Amino acid sequence: MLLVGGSTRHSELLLTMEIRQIKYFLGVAETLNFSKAAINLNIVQPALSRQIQQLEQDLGVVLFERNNRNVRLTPAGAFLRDEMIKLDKRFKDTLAQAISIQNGHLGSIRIGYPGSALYSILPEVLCLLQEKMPLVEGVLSEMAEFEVLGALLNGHIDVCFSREEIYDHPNICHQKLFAESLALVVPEHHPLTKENFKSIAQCKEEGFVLPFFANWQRYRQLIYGMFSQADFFPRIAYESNFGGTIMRLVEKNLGIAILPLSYRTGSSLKVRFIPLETKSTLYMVWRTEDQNPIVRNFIALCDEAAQHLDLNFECP
Amino acid sequence: MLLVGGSTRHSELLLTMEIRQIKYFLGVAETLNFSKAAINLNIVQPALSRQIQQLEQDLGVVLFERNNRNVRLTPAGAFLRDEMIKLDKRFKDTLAQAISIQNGHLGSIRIGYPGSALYSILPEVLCLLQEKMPLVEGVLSEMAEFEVLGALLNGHIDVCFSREEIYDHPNICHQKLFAESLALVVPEHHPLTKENFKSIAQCKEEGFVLPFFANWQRYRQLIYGMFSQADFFPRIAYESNFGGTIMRLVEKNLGIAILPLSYRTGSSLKVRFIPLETKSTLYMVWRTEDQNPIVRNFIALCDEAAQHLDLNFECP
DNA sequence: TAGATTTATGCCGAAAAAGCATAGCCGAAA
DNA sequence: TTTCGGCTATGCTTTTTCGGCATAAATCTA
Repeated sequence: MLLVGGSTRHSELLLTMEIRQIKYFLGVAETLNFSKAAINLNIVQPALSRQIQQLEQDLGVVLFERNNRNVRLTPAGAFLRDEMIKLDKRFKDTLAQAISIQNGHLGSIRIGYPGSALYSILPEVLCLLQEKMPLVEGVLSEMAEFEVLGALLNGHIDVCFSREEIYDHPNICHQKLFAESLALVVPEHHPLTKENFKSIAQCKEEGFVLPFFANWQRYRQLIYGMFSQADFFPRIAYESNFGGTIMRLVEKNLGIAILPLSYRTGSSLKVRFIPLETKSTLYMVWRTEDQNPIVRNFIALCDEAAQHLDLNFECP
Repeated sequence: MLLVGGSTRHSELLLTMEIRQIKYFLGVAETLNFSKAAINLNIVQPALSRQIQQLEQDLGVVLFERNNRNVRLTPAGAFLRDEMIKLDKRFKDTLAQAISIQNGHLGSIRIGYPGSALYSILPEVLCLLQEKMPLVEGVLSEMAEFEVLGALLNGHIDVCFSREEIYDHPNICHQKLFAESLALVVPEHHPLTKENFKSIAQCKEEGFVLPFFANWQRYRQLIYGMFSQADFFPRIAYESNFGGTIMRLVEKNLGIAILPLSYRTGSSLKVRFIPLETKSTLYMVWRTEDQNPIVRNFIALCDEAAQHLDLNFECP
């Protein structure tokens, strides 16, 4: 093969040989008879003879010892036959995998999520993923809300659960999954109960353990909106961006908190959840231009999981 | 692809795709620019566009996301690119191996030999083989003379050292390697010595430990010819087809023997070798029609080894 | 020795690939 | 906003090559 220019890229080294010729070669190797092989291959014998000659010349390997009567494989020919059969099989497997990838049934998806999703939709959707697309690997990254946008844009994750609509960026899409009640989280022996609770105003005097709201516009508005409706500004005892921390502080009488109700599922701490009217929405966000079929499939799966979600989040 | 007839042979499943198209695919995958890739591939851009379209259709996989401005690999396309590069490399390695096989520098050769060769030419030629064709594996089979022909004809071995010319079979070739002296083998304290030995007739009264001559025409004639020249017929004490056995019996005063002188090299027994005038020729035999280049190379190597062989076979 | 079988070669028509011209689209720069 | 430049796609023509047919050459069989 004539190389043109000084380039050394691998593709230029690919042989001029054609797969059709390999097919013919295997056909002849099987019968060791050009005439019969030609019939099997649905071509005439002279065409087959010439294609084999061409192949031998291209490869620089004599494949058959043949006189006008008998045909036998050379040792190199026998070796190539075995290897070509293996390569053919591998090629077919590769193609099948590529089609699976195209269908979004093979590959991996990197999923970002806030800690709260761990107790609501995340396990549900992972079960669905396992069930419907068992060859898709989910790579999980718990992350703070303020990291989400960057992680999506620089490609560290493909999709993310979020309590923030990200509507001001042209390359990011979002879609509502479900809304769940917020809940007041109080220590086990706190006087407030589901029965005597009427309004958040009853907590005017309490210290609050609140999330760390950096870059968390919508959720902050949601929480503080409740306080302004009740016409007071909470005293902040502690801030933490980790729900488990918040609940532990509540258990230890260091304040009360407001968390999505779903946290109740994952907690064995001595705290009580008192559901509020206000609801927090969980969104799915992803890159608008992302054509990855797994992402599309995954979003559909999230929708499905959200619809079947039990929003009462009772602990067992 | 349309399958014709009821045949299910693998070759019919091979794809219609062509390697040229894969080459083009890798070219585009490298630059992600059809125009530039076309220049690298020495074709015009429209031809390249159409070949990629054709490939995508044949494979059933969309390889690139492209609008009129930008080209990107799909996940399936990226996967196929990686796999095709690996397949290409493996294919090239395979081809290189096939060429080595064709040159007789890669593969294996099954070598039959009589026990005596173990002390003369066999180790020499194996050293040469290791030195000059390190990728050729020698598979060794010690065998009795009467097994040689069958083993060659049914393909259990490719070549054999032999003390018999096999000249009466159309499919078997032979070639002389070297002639070595026979020797009288006597116990350590036997009265005969190199100095006082004149003729085999001096052994008229001895019992002999002789080889088992089944199917061993020429060698038998050689040995018995010596006896008839000395005008006596030996008393046969034992027969054995294993030289080591024969020497051990001699050591234990159970008879004297005639063996090729080369056995002296391998023996630490208390026996003495008294060289005779008569020589035994070692031949190389192989299948006439065997085109295996390794066999050809190996025969040449045996010639070379035979020429450099020290025919005195002194023990160290 | 004649016939049957098998591979190789010369020639021709059909199919496919490459080349050429150009349309159509998008983004960048004026 | 408009124009220009760069990119891919498409229609058409030319060139290459592949397959088919006829047949030669060789070898085995009857």
